Formats: sequence, structure tokens, C-alpha cells
Amino acid sequence: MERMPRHNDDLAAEAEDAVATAASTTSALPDASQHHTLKYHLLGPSLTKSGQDGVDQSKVSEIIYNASKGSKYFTNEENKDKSLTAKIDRILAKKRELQRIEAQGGLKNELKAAEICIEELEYGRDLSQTIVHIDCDAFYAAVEELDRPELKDVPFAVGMGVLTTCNYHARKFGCRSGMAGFVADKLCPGLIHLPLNFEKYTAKAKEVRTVLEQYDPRFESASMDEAYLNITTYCQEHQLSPEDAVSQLRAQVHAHAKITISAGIAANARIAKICSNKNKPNGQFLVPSDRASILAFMRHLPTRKVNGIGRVFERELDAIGVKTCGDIYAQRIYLSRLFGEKAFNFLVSVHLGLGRTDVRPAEEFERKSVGTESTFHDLSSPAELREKLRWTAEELEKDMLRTGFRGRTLVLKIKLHSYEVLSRQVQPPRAVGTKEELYRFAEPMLEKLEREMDGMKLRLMGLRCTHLVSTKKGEVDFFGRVRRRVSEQGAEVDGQERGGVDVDEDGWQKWPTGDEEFEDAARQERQEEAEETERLSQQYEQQEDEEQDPPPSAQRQTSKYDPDGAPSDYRRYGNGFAWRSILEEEAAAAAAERAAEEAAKEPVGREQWDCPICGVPQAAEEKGFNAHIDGCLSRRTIKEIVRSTDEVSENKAPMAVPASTAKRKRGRPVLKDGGGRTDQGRKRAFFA
DNA sequence: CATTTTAAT
DNA sequence: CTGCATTAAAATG
Repeated sequence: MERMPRHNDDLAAEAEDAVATAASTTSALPDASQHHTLKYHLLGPSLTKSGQDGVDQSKVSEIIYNASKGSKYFTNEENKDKSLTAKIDRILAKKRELQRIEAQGGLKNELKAAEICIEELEYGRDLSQTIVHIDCDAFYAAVEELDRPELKDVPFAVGMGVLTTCNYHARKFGCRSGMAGFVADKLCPGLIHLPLNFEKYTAKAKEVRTVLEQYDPRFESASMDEAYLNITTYCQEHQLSPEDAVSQLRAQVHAHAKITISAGIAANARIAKICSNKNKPNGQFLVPSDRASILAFMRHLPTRKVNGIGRVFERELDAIGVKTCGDIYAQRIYLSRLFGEKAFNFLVSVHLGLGRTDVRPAEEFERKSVGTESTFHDLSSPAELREKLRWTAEELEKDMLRTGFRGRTLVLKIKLHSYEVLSRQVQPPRAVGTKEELYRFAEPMLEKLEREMDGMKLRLMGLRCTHLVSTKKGEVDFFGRVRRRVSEQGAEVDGQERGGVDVDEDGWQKWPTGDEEFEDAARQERQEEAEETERLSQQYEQQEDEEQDPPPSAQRQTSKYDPDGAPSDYRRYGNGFAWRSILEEEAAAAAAERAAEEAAKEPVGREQWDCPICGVPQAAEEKGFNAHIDGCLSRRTIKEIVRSTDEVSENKAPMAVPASTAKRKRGRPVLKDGGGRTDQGRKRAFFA
């Protein structure tokens, strides 16, 4: 969406020209020439976005530069720019070195690898699908205009602080999404600012959705105002050309929702996305689904147009002589050495104009983290920071509850008053989710940071859980089998009590419930020591947490550089056309739970536990069960089981412990009687 | 080498 | 001059 400046498309070359012009006019500044790249950076990505054709970009650049100059934000950007420049210097040096090697007959492997890569990717090219990317024109602004028609004739922007979006009038002045409000005011005196009204946009998105569904019931919402559709079937069934189908769709959206949309039509999502920007607003563009047309289209396409290539990567590529996607080929033997294997694969697939053709509801993508963050006026007092942390933990707890996860890793993110961003993370002894747990494990990180730099002043604080563990029932265990559950007492075998209560089953690990903010150091230390000991013996519990992850097969492996996939980004879960309100999400979670409980009832009347070694269900009785496992283990060696578990785990979230340690720990409880573990602990560890 | 942190989108 | 999610790579030990 437009409020994501970093993802906007623009004509990089034009921007560069604009900056160059601007720079010459600012040569009075001492080091103006060094600010070329920075200015370009500040200018932002969307300056040549539709609606800005007649804008005097050099003037805009000048105003932005002067408005930003001297601010802490600016200083930070300056520093970032400097380090990027340094990084580019290193890249260039490396390339020269590679060229030297090549001149001596080296890099044969790279050439071969590139050949193979291209061949394989080409082999997988799918031209059979018709993918459409649709993008609402100035969505939020358009919705506001519907409510207040008088706004149509004046420049206005939506979003306070920074512009989320603005109408086309405002764009004529150089305003754009992502721009600081005060900068926009300088560009466009009298600019009207409207606050965001998400409910309104959501309602409108729903109207659009009802139309989209008719064309592809499984369309993928990429954000509130963007979606991908696969219209292959629709075109067949209605005997329509893709272009006609999309014209019709656009007309229908306009009739039904009173807003205009732009569309891109191509053989894959990557190209469709680029196309939707070509005839914006209220237009569409198609790249024919044949190899020649696609390659021709890519040949002169600036790299920056591609999703996943942003301002930094663009500059890096530019430095080595890659300005357009067509330029990639000539540099193919250097790419993996300069940018890594993933980037290499990504770039080659971009050059070939490949992209994913599978479009599916965003809800089907697996969530990898849940987090929250907020910006505020500089804070520095320890008490206030703690208060903020507590609040952040509360916010995160809500999200964790709503989404039904706990996290094995907790990340604290802070932004200093200087805009420097730092993060610290810990692996609590078990998956966390309640505000007490979150606070408890986050606070030491905060404290450590405070100690590291005195007078630490923050402008942002955030908490995020990763390595998620579902608290929904009915998941599959790490041996790939669905675990049997029984409702009686066995209901708790899931061990993931909901509702943020800090009672802990089995007394396995009691979490202080009270306010331990000022807990004395000694107690803290004892606690930590205990936890450390427990952590060691708790591998099985962590393992069990892992068991609750979906099976590997259900996991979609997406990467920014996934040659076949669009870059996975925040929008997956963005509040798109598939927007799910908090209530809906809770309802969905509840439904999932009901379904799982239903499923849990069916298999057995008596409680049974599946043996993790042989898979045969055993009576749910501890002694006998452990005896059975010992029997199983003596047949297969421990080594074997370790290997097999590792194989299964490999596709999952990274391990909480080094693999070598994990192996040892995993084997242990079944070997002897818990190696110091209590029976209780052992049971929890095993079946939790 | 694996894990943690940062940087990037 | 926001906020959220994700990933790759660098730094670290």
C-alpha cells in the first residue's frame, strides 16, 4: 500500500536525475555533493508515482532536504547512508577482486552454477496461469472523498504525523505517502490532514472484496488495498480474455464500491504487481504470457520496480552496473559471491521474469511472529521505561491471546532518541505469552541496556514473540503424528492453558504471579539459577512445544528471495481485503478450538499416549509407558532416534538450543530416570 | 559452528 | 518521520 513508502515503485533513474539537479542548486552547502545519495534517500521512493508527473522534483527535493536538515532523524539517515556507502565500497572492491580472479580463468564454478540455475528456473516456468494484481487508487483518500465530496477539490492527506496517503491534488505538490506531515506542509501550505479511520476503510475493503470473490474465491489480499487474483478459471468459464475480464472487474468494483482501482495482468504475481502501477490511476496493463514478451518487459525495467529490491539493494546493484533487470545477466557470475546465494537466485529469477503463480488466502500463510511496538516522546527514567514496558507487555499479551500463540523467543526492540534501533532477545525456559511472563523476561534486557548506556533515552519500545507455539489444540507432534487427546484429565496434556493465568500445571514451573518489579537481587539470582538448571532438563518440554507447530509440509517456505515467490512481508497479515477484525479473529480461534476438541473426542474413549518411538498407542499410565519407551529404545539405538527427531525438526522453527546440546538432552530423560529430574518433570517434559 | 543482532524490505 | 512482519547477513563468541 501507499503508506508503505519503502515498497512503492518509482522510476529510480528519474529520481536520480532529479536529485542531481537539486544537488547542483545546493552546491552552496559545504558537502552538498556528498549528499546526493542521501537526498535521493530522503526524497523517498514514490516521487514519480502517478499524479506527480508535472512536479518540479528538484524543488521538492530541496524543500525536503532543508526541512529535514539538522533533525535527529536526518543525522541518523546520514549515518545510515554513510555506512551504506562504505558497504558499497566493500562490494566494489570485492567485485574487482572477482574480476581479477576471472581474468586468470577462475570463477568457472560460478558460471556453471549460473547456467544450471537459469536452466532449472526456466524449466519451471509456468505460463498457464493468469494472475492479476489489483491496487486501489489512493485508497484511504478515495474513501474519505466519498464521505466528504468537498475534499475532491483540495489537497489533503490521511494520517497524522506521517502521511499514510494523500489525494492527487496533494501529489501535485510533491506530497506522498510516508512523508512527514510537517514536510508535506512545507511542500503544500494549507494541506488538510485527516486522521485515519480504519473502520471506514475496512468496510470499503469489504465492498471491494465481494466483487473480487466472484473472480477468484481464493484471492489473496496483500494489504488493505491490494490483492492478487488468479483469474485463469474465470476467463475460461466466461469465455473472456484476461483484459476483458479485468476491465469488467474494474467496472464492477467502481459500480459497487465507488472507488477506482488499477490492475496488472501477467503470468505471475511478480510481474502483475509491477504492471498494476503502469497505468495508475484507474487503468490496467498486461504483459502477454509468452517468454519473449516477458523477457522484453524485464529487459529495461529498473530494478527498483521489483518487489524486494528497495532503496539499498538498488544502490548496491547500481554500483556493480545493474540498473535494469536485463543488466542482471551480465553480472550473473559475481552475484552469489557479492550478495549471497539467496540473492543470486532471486536476481536470476527476476531477470527471467519469473514469479509465483499460486495465489491463496492470506490466512493460509503461517505466522512466524507476533509483536507490538509504539513510539512516544523521549523517555529515560527507569520507572517510566518500566511502566512503558509493562504496558507493551500487556498489549502483546492481547495479541498473543487473540492469535493463539506463545513464543519461545522474546525480542525487545528499542529506538533511541537518536533513531538508532537496537534489539535484544532471550529464550525463556518455556514459551511465554502472558503479560507477567513477557514483562518478567523482557525487563532484564531493558535493565542490561540501561546499564550499557547511561541516560538511555528511548523514542520507541517494542516486544515481539518469535518461534511461535500454537496454543490451539489438535496440533501435530514432532514425530509427525497427530497426538491423541482425551477430554477427562487428559485435556490438560496440551499444557497450554489459555487466558493468561499464571498457574502452572503440575507445579512444573511456577511463575511468580505478583509484582516482582522490585524483587531483590538475590531472589532473582536464585530464580535464574533454578531456571538455568531447569532449562537444561527441559528440552523435552521445548520439544513438546515444537510438537505443536504445524507439520513441515504445511509450512510455506517463503523468502524475500524466494525465486518463485513474492517477497513475504508484513502485508501477509495486513488488514487487507481479507481483513479479519479482532472479533473475527477470536471467533476463528474459537472455531478452530471447537473443531480440535471435536477431533480430540473421536479417536479413543480411554486415554492413550502414542509412543514417540514406535507410534503404537499405549495406556496412559506413566510407569508402563516409560517402560515401553525404554523397550523401544533398546531396540533402536538412541542415536537413531536422535537422528530421526532432528530430521523432522529441521524443517521447523530453529531449535531453541544448539543441536548438539539438544540431542544429548533429548536422549536423556528416557535413558535413565531423568538424570536428576523429578518424575513430575519427566512427565511434563515428555507429554506436556 | 550456532546463536544473536542488525539491516533491510 | 509510524508500525508490523519477515528474512538474510553480519557480528559474535
